[in-house]
Amino acid sequence: MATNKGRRVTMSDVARHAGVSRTTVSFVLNERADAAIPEDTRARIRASIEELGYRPNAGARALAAKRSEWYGLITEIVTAPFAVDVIKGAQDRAWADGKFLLITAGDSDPAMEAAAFDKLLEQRAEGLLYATTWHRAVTLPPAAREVPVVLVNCFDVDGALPSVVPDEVAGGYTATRRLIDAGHRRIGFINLDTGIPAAVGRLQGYEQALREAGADIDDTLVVSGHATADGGYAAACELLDRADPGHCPTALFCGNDRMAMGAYDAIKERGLRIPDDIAVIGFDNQELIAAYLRPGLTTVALPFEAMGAKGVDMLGALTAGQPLTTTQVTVDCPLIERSSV
Amino acid sequence: MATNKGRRVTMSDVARHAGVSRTTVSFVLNERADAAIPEDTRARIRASIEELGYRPNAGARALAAKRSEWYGLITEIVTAPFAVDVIKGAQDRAWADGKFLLITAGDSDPAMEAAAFDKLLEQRAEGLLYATTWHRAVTLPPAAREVPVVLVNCFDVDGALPSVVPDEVAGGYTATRRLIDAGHRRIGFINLDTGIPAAVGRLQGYEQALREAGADIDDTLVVSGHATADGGYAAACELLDRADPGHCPTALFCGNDRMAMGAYDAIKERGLRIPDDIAVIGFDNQELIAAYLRPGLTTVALPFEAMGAKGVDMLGALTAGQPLTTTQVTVDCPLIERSSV
DNA sequence: AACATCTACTAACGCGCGTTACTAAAGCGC
DNA sequence: GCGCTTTAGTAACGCGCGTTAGTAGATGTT
Repeated sequence: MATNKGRRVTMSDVARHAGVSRTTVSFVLNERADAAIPEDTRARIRASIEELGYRPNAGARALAAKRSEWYGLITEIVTAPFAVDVIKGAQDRAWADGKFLLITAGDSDPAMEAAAFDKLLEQRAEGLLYATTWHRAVTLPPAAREVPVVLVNCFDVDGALPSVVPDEVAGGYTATRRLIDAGHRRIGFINLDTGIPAAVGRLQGYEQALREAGADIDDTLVVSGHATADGGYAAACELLDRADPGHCPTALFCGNDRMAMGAYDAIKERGLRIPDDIAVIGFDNQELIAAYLRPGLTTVALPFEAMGAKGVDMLGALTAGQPLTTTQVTVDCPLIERSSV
Repeated sequence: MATNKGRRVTMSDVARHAGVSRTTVSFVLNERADAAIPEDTRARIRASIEELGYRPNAGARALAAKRSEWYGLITEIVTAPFAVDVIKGAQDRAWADGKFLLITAGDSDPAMEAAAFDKLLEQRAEGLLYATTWHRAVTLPPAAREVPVVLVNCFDVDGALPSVVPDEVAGGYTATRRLIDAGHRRIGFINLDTGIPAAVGRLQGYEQALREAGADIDDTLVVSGHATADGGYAAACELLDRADPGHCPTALFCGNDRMAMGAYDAIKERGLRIPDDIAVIGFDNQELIAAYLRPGLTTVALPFEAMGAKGVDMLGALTAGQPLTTTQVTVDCPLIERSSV
C-alpha cells in the first residue's frame, strides 16, 4: 500500500519485486489455466501486488485485449427520479456479469446527448443502453449504430433497434382488475391527455378488464387531463360532480400518481373518504407521492429496475454475437398494494 | 461513415488515406501550435477522418498522454431523487472544463462501493467526486486516497478531505426569516428527530433568526419527529392542539417537505387554511412534493446542483496541483417561493 | 546415454496513440 | 553557388498490458 506519489505502479514493478517476468505476473492476474505456475510463485506475486499497491490499468488492458469489459448507459437526468431505478437494475446485472457500467446524463439537449454517445464510443464501450424517463419513441444519433445498443423505456421510430418497454396494456388491465376484484363496476379513468403509448395502452387495458368482467363501458367515465396534480384535481371534480349521483364512479383509476394526488384533494374536499366512499388507484409508483399520501396510494409500478436489468441481459447477448429472439421485449407492471382500495 | 464491421479505424488508417504520416494526423487532431501544417493538409486529414468514420481511442490516448481527461462520480442511488441534481451540476461543469464525467452507483453496499472506487481508479480517473443523498459524515475506503477526491453533501470524519456541503444554519435562518418577514412571531419548528447536521444546523438558524427579530424563543414550539409525512402529521397535531389557543403557532417551519406534507393534512383536517390561517414553510424543495402540494409549498432548496458544480471546480484545482484555500466549502440554500406563506 | 516429455517460466511483438528528435526541401541574403 | 533559416513533415520510442512462441532444466523411458 505504498503511496508512491510520482509514477503509478506497473506490472513490471510487480514482476521485478517478485523476481519473475512480467508475463508471469500477467498469467497470475488473469488466472490463465494453461500456464503452469506453482502456488508459492503465485503467492509471492500476490504479496508483491499487495505491498506495492498495484492496480491494473484498465485502459492499457483494454488496448491489449481489445475489449473494455464495460457498458455505457445514457439517460435523461433532469426530470428523473425514475432513471435511478433503471440505473440500479442495469448496474446490478452488469456487475453480476462481470461488466462495469458507466453512466452519463443525456440531459435532453441533443448536442450534449450526441457528445455523450461520442465520448462513450471513444472510451470503447462494448455496448450502450439508452434509457428515457417516459415511454416514447426516440431517434438516436447515427453514432449509436457503431456498437450494440438497447433502448430502455423507449423504442426507435423505425423499430430497428432492440428495446425493452413496460407492458402498458397489461398495466392498465392490472389496475382496473384490482378495482373490479374489490367489487367496483363504475370505474372512472383519469387518463393522460396525449396519445403517448402510456395513455393508449392503459386505456386499452382498462376497457379489456371491464369487458372481461361483463361491465359495460361508459365513455363518460373516461376523462383526460394534464399529467399533474392540478390536472388530476380538475378531472376528478368533473367525474365527482356529475349531475346524476347514481352514475358517479365508486372508484378512480388515475393515469399517474401525481394526478391521483390531485384526485385525493378533490375527494377530501367533498367530504368523501378513501377507500370507504371511493377507491383510488394510481400508476407509476412514485415513492415520494404514493407512499406519503394519506392513505397510502395503491398503484401500479413501472418496472424500471427490471427493464434496466433486462436491457443489460440483451446487451450481453448482443455483444456475445448471439442473435436476439425478439427485438421488442415488454416487462410487466406489478401492482403495489397500499391502502386506497 | 463507413461501418467497417471487423476492425475499428485507427489513426494509421487515416494517415494512409490522407497520404501523410501518423504523426501529422496526431498533430492536427491535437491542434499543436508548434507544428507547421498548412491548411490544405489539415483539410485533407479532416476529410479522411470524416470519410473513414475515425474515432480516437480514449484508452490509448490516455495511455500515451498519461492523463484520462475525466472524473468519476460515485453516489448512492437507491433513495436518491436528489442525487440527480448533483449529477447535473457536476456534469455541466465538467463539460465546460473539457472534462468528462463518468458516474457510478455506490449503492450504499460498502463492498460494491469499494469496488466502484477500484474500478474508477483502474480506469485512471483523474479525480473522484463522492456524493451522498443526505448531509452526513462518511468514511471512504483507503483506495480513495490515491487520487484527488472531493466530498459532496458529506464530510469525512477526520476532516482531512475537501468537501462541499449545504449551509444548514443559513438555511434555517432563511426559512425562519421568511416567516418573520411575513409578520409571524410564534413560529413552530418541526425538526428532524436525530442529531444529524441538518437538524442541528437548522435549529441554530431558526433560533438566530428569532433572536435577531427580538422574538422570544419558546422551547415548546420546537418538536421533532420522524422525517416522514406521518411524522410531520403527528408533530403538527401536537403543535396545533396545544391547550392554550393563544399560544398556538401562526406559522410552521418543517424540517423537510415530506413532514410539511403531513402538516398540510393536519392543518386541513382542522379546517384551517394555508396560508391565511397558518403559514407553512418546508425544506429540501422536493419537486414532486413541494410543487404538487396544494397550495404550492414555499420551501428552502438544498443546492445540489451548485454543490456538484463546486465540487468539480475544486477537483479541477486539485488535479492542476493548486492548493485549496478552504477544505470545507458551504453553499447557500436558496428560498423557493410558492404559495404557502 | 540418448531422447522425449513435462514443468516453469521468459522474450518479444503489437494494441493505438503522444511526443521527441530529426530531416529533406524550399526560400533567402549575399 | 553557399550557408542559414523556415516549412513541412517523418521515424522511432514508449505508455502498460495480453498473448504467442519458445526455451532451459528436470523427469521419465528405452
